[in-house]
Amino acid sequence: MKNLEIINTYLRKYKIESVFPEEVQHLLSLDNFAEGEVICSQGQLAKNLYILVEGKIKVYTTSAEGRTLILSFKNPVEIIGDIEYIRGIDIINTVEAVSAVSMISVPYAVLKKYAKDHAPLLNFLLDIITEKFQLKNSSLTFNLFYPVEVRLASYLLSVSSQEMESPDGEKGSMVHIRDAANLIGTSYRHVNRVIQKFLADGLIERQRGSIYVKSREGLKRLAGDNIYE
Amino acid sequence: MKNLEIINTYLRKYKIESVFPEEVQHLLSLDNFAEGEVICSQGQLAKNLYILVEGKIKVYTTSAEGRTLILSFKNPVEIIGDIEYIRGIDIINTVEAVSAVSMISVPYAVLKKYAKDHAPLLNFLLDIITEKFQLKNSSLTFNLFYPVEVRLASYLLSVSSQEMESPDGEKGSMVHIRDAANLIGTSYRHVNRVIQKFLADGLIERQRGSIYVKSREGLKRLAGDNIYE
DNA sequence: GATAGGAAAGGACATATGTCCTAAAAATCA
DNA sequence: TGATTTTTAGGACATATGTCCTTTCCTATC
Repeated sequence: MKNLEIINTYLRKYKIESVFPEEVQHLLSLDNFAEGEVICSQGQLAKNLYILVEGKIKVYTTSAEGRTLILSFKNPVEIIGDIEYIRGIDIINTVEAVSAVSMISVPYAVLKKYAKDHAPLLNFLLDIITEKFQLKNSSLTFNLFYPVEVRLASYLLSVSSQEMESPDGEKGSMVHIRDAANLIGTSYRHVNRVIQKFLADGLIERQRGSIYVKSREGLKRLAGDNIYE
Repeated sequence: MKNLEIINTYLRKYKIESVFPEEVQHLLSLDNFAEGEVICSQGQLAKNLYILVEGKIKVYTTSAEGRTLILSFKNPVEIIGDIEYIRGIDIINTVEAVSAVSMISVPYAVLKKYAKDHAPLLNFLLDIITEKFQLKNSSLTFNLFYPVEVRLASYLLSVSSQEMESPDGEKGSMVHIRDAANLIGTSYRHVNRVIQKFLADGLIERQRGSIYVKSREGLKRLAGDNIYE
């Protein structure tokens, strides 16, 4: 199967065939990334708009002091490079493939030439970006209002339910402790402390760097209704 | 001067005459709010898109437990209700007039009918929303990476420089301590502690609930380059 | 001007979180 | 298999921040 066909299959699958005008459709390309590969790096010049159509990615930022903060994990459909396209700025956050990943990409130049005023694209971007905004808004308030214990409970709930949906089988709701710490914005050490508490209460089990959820009910009690998003 | 004329003056002033199509222009109205008045409340049904054209507003959210977090202060031009319009959701945050405020308002119904695919409006919204997103993104990372001392220094820098620009005269760079605490997401008590430190170092002066900046240089040293936005 | 009421500042203590280091466990390699 | 290295878990202590309460200072009022 040719790339163009694959691309069209994805566009149909996610019902975004009409997002790009004719002239642009031919100029879409399909980029594949291996697990662990960096898709784009904070601070670099942004050139392409990407649409995640297959696999899972991780978006994170690194502080001047070298600390890492995971901003989100994303599954299809998701857009990367949208903010940078519109604002004309360098890449804000680093994006890395967590599994094998396929992305449809379009150069900014093409979009600027053929799709600057293409309402379907603009509406699509608005939709995606407002969703991102809302998510970011809730994480901000959530992080400032609640302690790590609540945030971790909430994160475990959100991740474990998502994993359920994907046909991952036994590995099911495994969560890497280091990821959790970086996502919540706290130290590995402190997450470990909280984990001990959860363990003592029989809410989770631990296995070599990973957690899996035993009692969603118990976690819900801790998290209140404050599930991520 | 008729409202319509005033509205047109503002549209010209902020160079957004072409954002709305003809049919919508006639349906714009001008709403005025007194200092302290609530413009829209978290959780309510959203009905209008607002454009802030005069005065200063405060956007904040309240947690289930009743704690308040100030998300931002905004000056013209700013849009309120954009996310809600696009996503079709209830109002996310409460917005309150800090000074006397004028806003141009348009019912969602009008926009949906006449401007759903009006590229200038869509591009305008994209511009505003991506800016908001970026700001929120930086506050999130900033809040998670740095302690209150750094955040307060950074906030004081950002506010005092903005105030300079406005012709406020002597009151210049006065900052309310309670506002600062709520914006930074910490307790009044703790901000007070940090203030004592700043006072001891001669960075600021205090006067009955307000701070004013004495040494931007000193604060900069504390904040690193991490000025808000 | 004296006084009551309310807002602002600060003290004392508890809790949350970070840093640094050590112990335990697993993985790697000879 | 045993030794070495790497990764993970946890201990000890320091710092950051929250809560509650007391004190201090302003301001309005008579």
